[in-house]
Amino acid sequence: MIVDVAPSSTPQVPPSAALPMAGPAGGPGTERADAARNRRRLLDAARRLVAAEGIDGMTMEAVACAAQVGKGTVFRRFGDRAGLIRALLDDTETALQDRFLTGPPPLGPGADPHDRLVAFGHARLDVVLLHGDLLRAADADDRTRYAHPSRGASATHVAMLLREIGVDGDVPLLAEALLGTLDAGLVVHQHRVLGMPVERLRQGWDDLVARITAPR
Amino acid sequence: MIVDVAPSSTPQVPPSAALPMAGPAGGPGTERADAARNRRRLLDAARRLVAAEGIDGMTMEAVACAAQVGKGTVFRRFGDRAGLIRALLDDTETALQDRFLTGPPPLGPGADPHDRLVAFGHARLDVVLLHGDLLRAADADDRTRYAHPSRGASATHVAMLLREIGVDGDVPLLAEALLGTLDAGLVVHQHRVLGMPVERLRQGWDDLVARITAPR
DNA sequence: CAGACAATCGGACCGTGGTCCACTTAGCCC
DNA sequence: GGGCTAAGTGGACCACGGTCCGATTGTCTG
Repeated sequence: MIVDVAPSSTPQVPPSAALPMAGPAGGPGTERADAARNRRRLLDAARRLVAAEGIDGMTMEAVACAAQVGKGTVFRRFGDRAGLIRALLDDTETALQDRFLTGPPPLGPGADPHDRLVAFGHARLDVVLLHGDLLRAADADDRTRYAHPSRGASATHVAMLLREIGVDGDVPLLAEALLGTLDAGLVVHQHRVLGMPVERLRQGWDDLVARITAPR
Repeated sequence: MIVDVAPSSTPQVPPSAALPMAGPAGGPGTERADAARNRRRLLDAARRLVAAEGIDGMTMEAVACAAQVGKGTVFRRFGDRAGLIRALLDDTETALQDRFLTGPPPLGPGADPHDRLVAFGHARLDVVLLHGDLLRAADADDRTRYAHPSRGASATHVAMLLREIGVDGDVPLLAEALLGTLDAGLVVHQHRVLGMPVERLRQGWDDLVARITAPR
């Protein structure tokens, strides 16, 4: 979400708006003042609603209403419900991405790639267990779930680490396999429903990484 | 879906109906004639609609209408949209299950467990590529997706094979990891969007099985 | 400051999934 | 056949996600 594209909290500009043409608006990428204000209002309102009544209480209409804004504006800004939720998660995702791209070892560059991969899994597990409901709701749409840049970025990252480790074989597929075990819905289910403690999930990740990266 | 419970095309009987009490109905598990007729009608109508306009055209209202039945009846029978779709897939799932539980090797019992596991993946891939849209729509609901008996049965099966192979470690988690790569949404995305040929997905499965079951 | 234009807004509107409950009917017992 | 009971029915009703388009407003140019 951060690597491949502009921050998702950027408005869903219609394609033509990439270049605001010779129009009155400022340079490309600027956002009209009222638009920016409304976006902030909407995010605040959404966050408040989620905090107060959980993700299910975050109705698009309720958000619009709480932000004193029309419903159409919400959709214009964030595309759809999933988009709004992703925007809510953007800070978190960004932070995690940053930790990996530029942060200190063992997550950031410089550490042994195997350690980085292990750390990636643990960090991701933490995020999932913290924001499980949000994440789950964010990729409820099966059509965009796997196509979303956020997932692409993670997949790319994991694939890179696998290559650094020297894994041979179909690295992209192996990356997907690893990522699959960190799926929000799955992890939440394992943790909440099946009652698996975090430690077990962590060890499961470590084990899987070990098996997949083992020389043959 | 077949191992753990009665065929899902069985009506969603309210809990109390498990024992029809001393009431007028026949023995436990029977279904009133009109109910049975309506269920058949609904399934037929649903199948027709899917064939004609794809899964998106299969509106609950359209199904009810085509079956000459009230909307409430549809929901009473199948619980929700996902339930109806699962019922539609029940034949397929049952067939696959049967092939594994009682069919001929390499899928059925008798073959080397490693070969059975490989065969399982290939068979599952075939099903997913054939009924991708249906399967995807069937587990659109993240809440029941992982909790559903169907998935449980698969997980149990894979776990059993892993144990037979002699894999040590957290077998249930490893089974989930394997299963994750066969997720309908993921596979469809890899195949249709990313353009990965089936053969590559098959080899990916084989490779993953090999890595996970390799002695250490 | 006025004019012009596009980005932005807002809320009426729509389709869909899902619920509810008063009414009907099948099936058993006498 | 008549009566009884619970399963079954159907369609009005609701909430929510998402779309649309006429009205509005911000911003730049002259």
